[in-house]
Amino acid sequence: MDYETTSEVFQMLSHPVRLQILDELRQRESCVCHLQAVTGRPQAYISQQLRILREAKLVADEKDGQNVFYHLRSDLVREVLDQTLGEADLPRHLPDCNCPFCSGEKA
Amino acid sequence: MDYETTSEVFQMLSHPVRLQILDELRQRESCVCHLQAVTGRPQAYISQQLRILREAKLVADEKDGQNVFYHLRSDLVREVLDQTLGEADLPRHLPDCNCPFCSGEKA
DNA sequence: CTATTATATGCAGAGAACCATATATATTAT
DNA sequence: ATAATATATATGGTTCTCTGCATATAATAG
Repeated sequence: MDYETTSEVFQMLSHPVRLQILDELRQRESCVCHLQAVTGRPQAYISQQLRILREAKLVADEKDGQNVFYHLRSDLVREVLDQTLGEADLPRHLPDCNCPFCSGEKA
Repeated sequence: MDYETTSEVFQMLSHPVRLQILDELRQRESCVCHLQAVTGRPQAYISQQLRILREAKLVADEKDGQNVFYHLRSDLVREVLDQTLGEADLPRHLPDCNCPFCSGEKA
């Protein structure tokens, strides 16, 4: 990868909320409302950051009923996050989230 | 490292010229004029980017006569660059550079 | 059909980053 | 002392980024 392309990847990582989203997604797929609960940011804000990450092809989305689930799509980003943030060990269920996983509807 | 601090490191890497400078520095220490020759950018521009990297504590400088030599100071950045840019194998001597290394004055 | 819930998009002001140009300082050579 | 070379800083205009707020769409429930 050339410097231009590589710097564009780092650009995506150079933002605390995007970083937190990617940290969550490297551990498991999450819907938007889950990421809202994790970050404590407004829904529109999360959707905007997800769009940026989607357009950079670092994440992909998959619709399931009312929810849209996002997952990490870049092995390089996964490796870089492992190296910089260490092992991911984030809570599975959040009290502030009503998503199918957090409410126990899905495993 | 928290998301805020980590994102600040990535911020430094999210710029093609800074990335090229760090790529050079992970292989060997370089003076400013060498980095000028490597990047093809004006001297003032390089000095500005070096100041940003210096203030972020990713590089350090050492004066030697007329020259100022910079070197990489962060193991984390070195590891991340190894992972993203691969093995560094950049030319030792540049025709456009008059620095002590390039002109053969120093080994 | 209407209301509700989940998600996406559009827009705009504030601030930050980028980069050029001009200038300052420090070292060495003549 | 003067000139040349290497490096640093100051300043400013332009362009991006961030982020809040308003609104749009899509799915499901009643």
